[in-house]
Amino acid sequence: MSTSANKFNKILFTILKRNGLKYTKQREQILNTFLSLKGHTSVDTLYEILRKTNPSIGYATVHRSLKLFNKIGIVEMVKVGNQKALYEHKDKNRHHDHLVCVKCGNFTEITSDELENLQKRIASRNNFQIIDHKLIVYGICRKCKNKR
Amino acid sequence: MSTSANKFNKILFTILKRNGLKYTKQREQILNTFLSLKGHTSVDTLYEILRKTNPSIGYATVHRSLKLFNKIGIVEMVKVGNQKALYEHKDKNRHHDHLVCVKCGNFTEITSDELENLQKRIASRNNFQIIDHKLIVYGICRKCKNKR
DNA sequence: AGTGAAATTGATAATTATTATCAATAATAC
DNA sequence: GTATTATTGATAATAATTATCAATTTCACT
Ligand SMILES: [Mn+2]
Ligand SMILES: [Mn+2]
Ligand SMILES: [Zn+2]
Ligand SMILES: [Zn+2]
Repeated sequence: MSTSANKFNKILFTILKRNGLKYTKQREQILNTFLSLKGHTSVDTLYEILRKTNPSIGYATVHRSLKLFNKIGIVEMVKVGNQKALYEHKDKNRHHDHLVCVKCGNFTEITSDELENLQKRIASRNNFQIIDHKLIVYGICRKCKNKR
Repeated sequence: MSTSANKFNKILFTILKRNGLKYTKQREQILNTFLSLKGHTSVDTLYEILRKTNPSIGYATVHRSLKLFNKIGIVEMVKVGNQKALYEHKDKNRHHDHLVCVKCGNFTEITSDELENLQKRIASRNNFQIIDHKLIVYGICRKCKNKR
């Protein structure tokens, strides 16, 4: 097991304990495998990958765990319309949002301090205590624009 | 039938025709009843209201029509997580976004030219042609903050 | 290390929102 | 008015997510 995996496992252990949850080998596996991937991963995809090394893992467990990881703040979730949830790594200290192409479904990631600050201003103006936000910009990506 | 309803009906007729769609009395009823309401309306709510005056109207028709109205650009749709879609009036020339309270579910509407412009800049920087966008800020509203 | 309370797992059923099907009906172009 | 084509309403199907529950595992405490 790699050093970085060990690091993540310790973090996982700590956060689970803090939330009164148990550290299980499934949760460890799910998180480590998830973190070994990049981009936007669905439960199905992760499940298929996991069962190669652990054929007895349950779909529900993968689903529950990703949802849980999101809830306790260690992974990010993005949902577009009624499509199935996608999970992605949580970038420490830099939130990102998405440009989603309605033609090809591609995600472009964007970060903007201006956007973050603007939201803070709008929220405080409304006496609203921000927990999180999700911005999705729908449109046509560079590639698809050039395809005509 | 009121003058304003007649006006909307003409607009509806024009837009439907432009899209090669038919003007039906169900669509007329659904749009007019929808427009008589304010706030964020679910299919279920609208359906229950509609069947009081037209007991034979179908749920699927209401669902399809709202979806269609959104598609052809005459009503707005907002979806929070896996909850059922909510529909709302389309404010002419001013898009709005939402602050959603995670405690009480309340929606606060926000408009911001700054936000609109910022998105345009981000999009053009990425060579992305914006069609639409949805921003949802999750947090705790004024009311719920004071409740403790 | 052993014990017991409590949480988790895996298989699967249930739920929920949404979409598809299709025969009957209605709208529109001619 | 007729033919063509879209829409409707009832209902089935789909798809994503969540609930159920007996068996298993974790973990705090000896
Ligand atoms: Mn992303
Ligand atoms: Mn609104
Ligand atoms: Zn594209
Ligand atoms: Zn609230």
